[in-house]
Amino acid sequence: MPKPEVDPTVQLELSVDRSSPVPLYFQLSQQLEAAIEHGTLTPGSLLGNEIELAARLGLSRPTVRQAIQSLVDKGLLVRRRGVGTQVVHSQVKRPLELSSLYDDLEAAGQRPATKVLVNTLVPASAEVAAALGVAEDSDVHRVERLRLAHGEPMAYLCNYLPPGLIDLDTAQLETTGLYRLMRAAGITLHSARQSIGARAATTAEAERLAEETGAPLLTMQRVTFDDTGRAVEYGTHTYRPTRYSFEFQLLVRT
Amino acid sequence: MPKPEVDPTVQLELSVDRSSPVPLYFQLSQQLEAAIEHGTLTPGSLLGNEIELAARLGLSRPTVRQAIQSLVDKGLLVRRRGVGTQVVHSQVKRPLELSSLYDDLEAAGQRPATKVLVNTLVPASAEVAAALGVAEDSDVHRVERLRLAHGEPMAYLCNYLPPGLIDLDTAQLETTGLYRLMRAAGITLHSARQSIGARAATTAEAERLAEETGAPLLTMQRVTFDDTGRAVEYGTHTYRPTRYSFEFQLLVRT
DNA sequence: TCAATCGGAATGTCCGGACAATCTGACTAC
DNA sequence: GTAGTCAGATTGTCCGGACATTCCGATTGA
Repeated sequence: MPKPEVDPTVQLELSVDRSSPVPLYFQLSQQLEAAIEHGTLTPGSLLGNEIELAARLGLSRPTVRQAIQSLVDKGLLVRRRGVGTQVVHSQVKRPLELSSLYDDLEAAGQRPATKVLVNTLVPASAEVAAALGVAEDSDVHRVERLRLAHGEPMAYLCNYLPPGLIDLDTAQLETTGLYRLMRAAGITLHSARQSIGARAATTAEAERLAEETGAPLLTMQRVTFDDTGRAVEYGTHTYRPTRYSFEFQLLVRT
Repeated sequence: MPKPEVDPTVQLELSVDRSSPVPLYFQLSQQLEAAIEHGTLTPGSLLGNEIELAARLGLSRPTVRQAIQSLVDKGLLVRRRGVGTQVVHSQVKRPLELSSLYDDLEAAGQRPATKVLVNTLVPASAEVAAALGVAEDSDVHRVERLRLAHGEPMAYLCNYLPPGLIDLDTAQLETTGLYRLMRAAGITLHSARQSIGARAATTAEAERLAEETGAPLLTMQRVTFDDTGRAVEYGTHTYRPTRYSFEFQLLVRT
C-alpha cells in the first residue's frame, strides 16, 4: 500500500554572509523567498524547525524567526504551533502593493507609451486642496497623461502634486512612470487611499479614450502619502475596462 | 514670533496585566492603537523612546518593540532611526482587508438586506472547477444573492463553494454575510485573489439591479483561500456603480 | 475496536544585554 | 555668517536562553 502523502521537510542549501551590510535575517528571507519562487520549496512542504535551522546556519533563533516572520507577513508561509512552518498551498502571487500602472504594463510586456497632454501649474480647486492638504487656490502641479499600450489608448491619468517636491519634466514623464520619478527624487512612498468605481463616459472622456459616449469606464481616485504622512500626489484616472482591470492579492490582517 | 511647530512627546497612562493570558505586546499595541484612534496620540506626536517606555511599563525592550512593530505594519506609526517613533500624519483608516460587503454596509449604517435567489448544488463548470481546484462536473454549492440597501438593489452576488465545508442555510444567508458564516464554521480566511473591472450591463443583469441595458456595472471576481491554501470560495459580483465603489487604504510593502 | 490520555515536538512569548547605523542639533573653524 | 564636524539620542540588528502553549501521534485503557 502506498504511504499517505506526507509533506516532506526540505533540506536547502542556505548560507549567510556575515561581512555583508545586508541584515542576516534579510539575507535568509530572500533565499527562502527565492526557493519558494523557484519551486525548490514546494507548496505544503515543511521548513524544518527553527532551532535546528538556526544551528545549521550559525544564527540565533530570533534572527531566523524574523526572517520567517517576514515571509509569513507576505503570505508565503504559514506557521502552526506544534506542527511547523510550511509553504502556502495556493498560487499566492504578491500581496497588493502600491502599484504603478507603467511598471505593471512594462512587466506584462505591453511596452507602454505615454503622451503628456498637460504639464502646468494651476490654482488648487477645493477638491484638490482638500486631498493634498494645501490651501485653496495655492499653486499645484497638474499633469494630464494618456497611457497607451500597443498604440491603443488605455487610460487617461490626471494627477496633482504639491509644488516644490519634484521637478516634473515632460520628456521624463513620457518615458517612465510618475512613481518612479518620485522615488528617484527621494520621496519614500508609504501608503495610499484609493477608491475604485465605474461610470458612463462623457463625450469628452470617450473622445480621449477612443470609446463611445456612454460606454462604461473604470475609474480610480488615489491620494498617496509619503512616510511622514504628507500627501504627495492626488490622481483621478479613467481606464478602458476592455483593456484593463485591477488584479491583486489580499491578505487577511491578523 | 510664534515658536515653530514641534511634535511633542506624549505621556500616556499605559499598563499591562501580567496575569492575563493576552500577550503583553498585544495588550500594549491595543492600548496604543486605541489612543491613536481616540485622538490622545495626535498625528505627528512622538511616542518616547523604547527603552524608557519599556522601563516605565516593566517590560523588556523586545516586547515593546513587538507592540510598536505591529502598529507600524498596520501603517499607524512610523519609526525613524535617530529620531523616534511618531504617529502617522495622514488620515490612515485601515489597511485593506478581506472585507465583507455585508459588514461594510452594516458598519456604514445602511441596514443591508439580502435576498437569496438560488441556493443549490450544481456540477462545476470548467471556470469554477479551475478556481476552486476541484474536478470538473463535481458538485459545488451555488448561491445567488441580491444585496439591497434602503430597499434598493445594490449588488448581485454569485458564489461557488466546495461541498462539505459548510452548511448553507438560506435563512442564515438572508440575515448575515457569507464570510461571517464561514468564520463561524471554523474556516480561517487567509487571502484572496481579486479582480475588479467594469462592463456594460446585459439585459438580464440590468433587470436584476433595476438598471438599464448597457448601463455601466462594476464587477468583482474573487477566489478566497483559507490558511492551508485551499480555495474555499469563488465569487462573481456585479455592483451598481452609482451605489457602491471600492474604497481602501494600501501600504507599500517594504 | 474505539476512545481517552500522555508525551514529544514545534512554535509563541518574553527576558536582558550588546553593538551598529543613523539622524538631529550644537559647536567649532574658516 | 556659513559650512563642516562632533556628540548625543534613538532605532536597527543580533545574541542566548527560559518557559508556555498547542498540535499530533502513540500508547493505554475500556
